[in-house]
Amino acid sequence: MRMRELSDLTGVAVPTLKFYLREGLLHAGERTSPNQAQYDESHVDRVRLVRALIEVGGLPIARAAEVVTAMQTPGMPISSVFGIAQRAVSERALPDDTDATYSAGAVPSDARGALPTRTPGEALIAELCAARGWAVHANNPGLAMAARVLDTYESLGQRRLLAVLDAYAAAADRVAAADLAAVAAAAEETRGDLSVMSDVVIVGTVLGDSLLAGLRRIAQEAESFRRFPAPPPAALATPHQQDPPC
Amino acid sequence: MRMRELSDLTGVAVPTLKFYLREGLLHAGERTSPNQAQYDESHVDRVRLVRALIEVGGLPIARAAEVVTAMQTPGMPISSVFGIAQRAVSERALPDDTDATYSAGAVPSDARGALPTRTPGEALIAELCAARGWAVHANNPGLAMAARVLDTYESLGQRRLLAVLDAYAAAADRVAAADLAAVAAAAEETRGDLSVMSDVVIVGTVLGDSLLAGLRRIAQEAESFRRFPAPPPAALATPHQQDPPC
DNA sequence: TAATATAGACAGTTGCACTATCGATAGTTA
DNA sequence: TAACTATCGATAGTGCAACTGTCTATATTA
Repeated sequence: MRMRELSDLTGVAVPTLKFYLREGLLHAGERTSPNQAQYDESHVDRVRLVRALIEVGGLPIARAAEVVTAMQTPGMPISSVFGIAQRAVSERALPDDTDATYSAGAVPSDARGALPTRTPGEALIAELCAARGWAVHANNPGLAMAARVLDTYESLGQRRLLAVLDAYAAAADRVAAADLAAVAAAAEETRGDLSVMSDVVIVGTVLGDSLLAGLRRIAQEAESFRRFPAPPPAALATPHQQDPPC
Repeated sequence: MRMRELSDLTGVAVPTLKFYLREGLLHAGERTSPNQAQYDESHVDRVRLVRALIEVGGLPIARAAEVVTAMQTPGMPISSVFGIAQRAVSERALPDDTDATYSAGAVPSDARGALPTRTPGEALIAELCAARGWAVHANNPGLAMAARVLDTYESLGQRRLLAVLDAYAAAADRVAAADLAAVAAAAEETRGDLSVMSDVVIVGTVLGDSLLAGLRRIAQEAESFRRFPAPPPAALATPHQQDPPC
């Protein structure tokens, strides 16, 4: 098919597809002449995946490009795919790690000796890992992400929110077990086809955050009804009026 | 204090603070003359909260403004604060709901008769709500968010990922219970001080997503080690080299 | 063969989150 | 009290991300 058809099938404008080609989100079509190329199902699938990562998963284009590049790299072990997907979806909530080191000046004499000075949040997460028997690399983006949130709770004077940590960790364990079970099921079905497994890992990791967040909102409201059955008189402001519970 | 001091205490540049004042993220200081104002602790707290919502929670400025406005509205019932916080943090993953309706043309004769045509994802989520006894309003943003992810799994040919739904729901339940327990604890400690409860709801709802996502990444890697103990030979590409598990 | 489509290069647009400048004051310091 | 720095409010400008549009030389299609 030509570009127009690819555009029609995916709902993505032609100039945008060209842009995706330039940015490495979409692999080139097969050349039939210097200014013509043929696209196929693989391109349709790719565009759909990219749109899903961007729109549903909220990834910026550059992260989506990294992810799809990793996906099609032949020998990439599944653990690396996991890492890349995790990093792609974590970026937005991670500190810039340009944490005001010495600006210029003399030789950074004791740079090696300067221990990383753990924040309280990092310490809490390390404790949690130990308590739950979680073994992870120090560069797992989740470590910094979770620690950052805990430090923020603290700095906002919301120390009481630290009480949720254990329940969240238990929930995370459950979710991760389901995630890995899905990967394992895919592996079994396809006799370990790495490309299928990569797909599952990427889609599951990136979109899973949104799914979990959505379910959390639903459960929060349901739990809120359970705890505070009669909503207050609603004297003013009725942000959601209409229909009662579904 | 004057604006410069507010800037020093929060690490936010003066022009940015002015911008926040204009955008309604920060309440005005107390006037001492036509072009002078005094700021206090409440402004420092507010700026810190706003930065946390934006940097850690990933909210766009406009949503953060809605949230802080809701927070300081006197009679706002806690359920409404929940709704506003949920909506603020969901926006990025929701469809534009400008779903290609009739462009112009004649009178929309049977617009009322057109039932909403549930997507498969919406049906699945409705089933799930029924199964778990979750009672929520139809406009809970989590419903659309979760349904959208399920529909996307389907359209990407990742039907096998639907298998995670139950585990995710159970995890969401656990998380929501912890969230509401934190709110209840705050209510108890402060004898139902609505402003404190609002703070807990907003910070907990917005940052909780990040915390949970971070913990999920950690648990995923840990679970991955458990299931696939020996990482493959790592012939090429070693994205995370260095130190072994923490 | 006329109309439409394409690849590739590059310029332009939109939206967001700041960041800078300006003029008229106001506070601070020598 | 003069010089200097800071402030308010208004307005304009910057940088980045994600497109979107235009152009030229070809290629395909009705």
